[in-house]
Amino acid sequence: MSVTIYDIAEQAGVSIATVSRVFNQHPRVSDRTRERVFEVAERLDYQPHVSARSLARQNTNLISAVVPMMTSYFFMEVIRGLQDRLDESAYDLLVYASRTLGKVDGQLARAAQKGRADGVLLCSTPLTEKRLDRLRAAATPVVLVDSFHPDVDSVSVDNRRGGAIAARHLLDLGRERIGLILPHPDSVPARDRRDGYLDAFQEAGREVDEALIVECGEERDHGYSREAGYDAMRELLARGARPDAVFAASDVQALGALKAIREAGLHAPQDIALVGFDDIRTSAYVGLSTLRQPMYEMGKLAIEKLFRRIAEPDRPPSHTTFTPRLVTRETTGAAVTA
Amino acid sequence: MSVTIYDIAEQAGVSIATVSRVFNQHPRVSDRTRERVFEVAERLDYQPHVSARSLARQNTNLISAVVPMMTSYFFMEVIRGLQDRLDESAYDLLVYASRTLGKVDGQLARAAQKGRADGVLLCSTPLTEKRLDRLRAAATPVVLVDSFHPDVDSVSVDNRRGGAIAARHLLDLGRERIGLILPHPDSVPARDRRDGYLDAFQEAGREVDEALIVECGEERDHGYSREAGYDAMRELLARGARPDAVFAASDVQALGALKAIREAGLHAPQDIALVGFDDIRTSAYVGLSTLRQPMYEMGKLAIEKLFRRIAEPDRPPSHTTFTPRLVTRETTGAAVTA
DNA sequence: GTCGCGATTGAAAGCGCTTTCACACCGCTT
DNA sequence: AAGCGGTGTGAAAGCGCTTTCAATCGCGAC
Repeated sequence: MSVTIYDIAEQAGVSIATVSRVFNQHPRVSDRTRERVFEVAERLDYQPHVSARSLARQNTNLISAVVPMMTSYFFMEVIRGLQDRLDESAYDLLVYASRTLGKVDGQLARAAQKGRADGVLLCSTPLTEKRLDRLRAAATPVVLVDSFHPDVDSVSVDNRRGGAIAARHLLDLGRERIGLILPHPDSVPARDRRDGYLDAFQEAGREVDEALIVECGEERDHGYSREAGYDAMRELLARGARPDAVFAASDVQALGALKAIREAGLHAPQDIALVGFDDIRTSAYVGLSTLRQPMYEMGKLAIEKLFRRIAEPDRPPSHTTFTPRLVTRETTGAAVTA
Repeated sequence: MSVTIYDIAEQAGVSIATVSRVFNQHPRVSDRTRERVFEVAERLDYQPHVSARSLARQNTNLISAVVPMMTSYFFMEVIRGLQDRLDESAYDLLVYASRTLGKVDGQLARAAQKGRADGVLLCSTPLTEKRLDRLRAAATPVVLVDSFHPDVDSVSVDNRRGGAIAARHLLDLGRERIGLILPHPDSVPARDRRDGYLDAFQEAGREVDEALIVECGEERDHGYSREAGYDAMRELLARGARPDAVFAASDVQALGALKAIREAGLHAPQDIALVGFDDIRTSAYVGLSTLRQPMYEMGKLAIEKLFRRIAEPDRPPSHTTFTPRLVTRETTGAAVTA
């Protein structure tokens, strides 16, 4: 088999306890023995066995992240944030990326299984009571990303506020008929964005025209797709009274919508002003106005909170809400930006 | 503490060995005891402890993937492939995503540490002898994705061939001055694509004009970025004799180049035909001709090979090479596609 | 009535590491 | 000379599970 502390102990003429102490930086080891142990370990190319250590220490140095891959860019950025923060620590990252919401519970169960990880990050997934029970039973620290529950640490974005800002922006432009393109109605962030849209109308003392709201029934990717946006826009255009502005609840959908607009021989700010949500990479490229979510920062902060919770399991829950920032580009008439 | 097999054994009136057998589907357990054990386990909400099991079984049911995040879309798609295949198995995925190549060795060491994972996937990273030694010492099965070594299983793309196809396409279009935009010269796939470009010229009996080749010195993301492509294109345009076609060794760079072209008041197929490499999502959207790599399939296949290798450690190495497929779109004059 | 055999089970020895407890030893103080 | 606190170390008991080995039991075969 491979080399264990027993081999080192033998060759260094000490007990395994001492070897273990050396590797755990225990202060009560004489310099001489420490050196001897290190020398032997080096020579034998010793590597501690991860599982054995985890079992004895009752911790794993692993964090699991449960991330529905619905919108890939969001996912990417969050992972980048996690990874960058994790790089500075001794923790490794377990990724449970599901493509359908149906799989989330299964993945969550695996992610939180006893002895699997020291903490769980749950992204963009509503925390039902059932899930919370499960997590509590597993006694695993959790942090919610892009979702909220009063009893659990969370990092999220004020989607409702964002939706309001988007609609408000279009209203400020003087647009009269402002459409709304939504993904699958099960998506919680999307519902919040819609509510924000409604808020803005109410605040402005304007009536909402239900005929200008299109929802996407698509299950796959929860309707967060270019195709869904494209179809929704076409539907909107076909419905008679054409909108002169559209708020798409996600950038991917907005891109699809933009394509549909162009194909209809229309132009982006002139005929129909368009705002998305997310600020994915391509948005800057094509000049799509949108609401920027600090996904990378959210990922970083989520890990930070998780570490804090692991260190102090009994601290009161902490919630951070970012307000999305409006980024105006060509599709709402801003000057061309790089 | 939490509930263990001892608790179950006690309550079910059997030994822990029997409990273990029940959970491992050992055939020699009477139906009566099996039911009893299950009943108690259910009642106590028992979950096996992952580390303990790993230690005893000497395997982890974990796969680690070391993925440089240079080109995010590539990364995403590969992960999707891995995940989809893994979903059908009992394995979980450990992700080591580094943003600089400098970190790869550290991550590889962690990914392959003893008892960490049952197999390692190394993506887009040349397998040096030193790395190979390390992996051999750890006795961990490895599969290379987007890279090659004769002794190790691999799934890759024929980048050289792809480069040749790209250049050939531009030559077939009758272009005379065909530029080449490269990322950081350390990138192995990029070197291969360049060699392919040279091959195509040789085959066509044409001279290569060194003045039309631009390399990117950028360390970050290895030069796989929009900015790098943008700068490179500007450099190319500034160098006097303007190219009438450009092959960019990656789509992200091609997008940056496209921006530079437009800003110079030029048009994509007419003045300068443009071909990228990768077929990222945005490429379809903006009509960029490119070479498509089956990243998702590569991810899936890589896991497949890894499983095979874990099952039969001594089988001869197996290599699969995909040939990238030319996708012609507007930037090389094809009709507009969806 | 005994023997042999398969089915079922338990005792116990790991897997490789951490950690508690106790002990030996040292140089000092009273 | 006895007592003391501090230091360095080893023995051994886990951590929660798997697996080997041996024992027991019933049952049909002889």
